[in-house]
Amino acid sequence: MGRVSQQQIEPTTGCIASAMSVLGHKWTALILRDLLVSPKRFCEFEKSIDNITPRILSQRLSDLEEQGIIEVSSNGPYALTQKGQDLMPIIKQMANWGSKYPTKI
Amino acid sequence: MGRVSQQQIEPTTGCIASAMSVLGHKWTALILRDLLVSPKRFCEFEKSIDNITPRILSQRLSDLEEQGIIEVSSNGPYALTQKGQDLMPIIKQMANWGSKYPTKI
DNA sequence: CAGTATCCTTGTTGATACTG
DNA sequence: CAGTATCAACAAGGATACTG
Repeated sequence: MGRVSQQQIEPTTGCIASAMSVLGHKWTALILRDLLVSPKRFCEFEKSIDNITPRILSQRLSDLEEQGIIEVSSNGPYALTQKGQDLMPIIKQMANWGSKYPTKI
Repeated sequence: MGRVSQQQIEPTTGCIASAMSVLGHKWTALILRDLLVSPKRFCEFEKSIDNITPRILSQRLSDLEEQGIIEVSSNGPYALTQKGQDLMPIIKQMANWGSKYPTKI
């Protein structure tokens, strides 16, 4: 049932859901954007991401670590794993689309 | 301040936020996936997207129409606009990543 | 510096029933 | 078929204060 092309886009419903479970939080894309440049410490995120509260930042960082997107040395900075780096094409496409169709506020 | 490459990825913070304001809802990616195949009617979504309630479906459809992602003829089916079709690369990248790193449930 | 603890507000979703 | 109305439940986010 259903067209084949649909299967090609989303073989199992979970694929997109999987990406969304990582990217579907308010500040995650911004955190990842920072990490694509270089590893960062807690206070560096606080400086570069305006208006994020320590509670939320901590929450996002924990989630991302649990999901294997980032890793942190004993008390070192946070860095992307390979899995995290592989998110880059998505982020770039989103930035692409977003700059073509900015939300007018 | 900051590295140049960061600017290249996300020139203005709003770019990614813009994409997320469209894709950041639970069922949106699935609705769009269906529309990438061909225009669909309300009941067709209800059949192909398991467990979505009419209220949520209606809400998503309205949002997407307001955002100019989809359009609907007088009482015809819903179809993607150009703006909506331009989301395809994002969806494909998400599906890509998601199939490489499926969420184990 | 690097977070954690509380508490509160809101957005989003879900269930169910109903209408033109 | 194509939705809307109502209400309840929950998750996410925000504000603020505090600690090792």
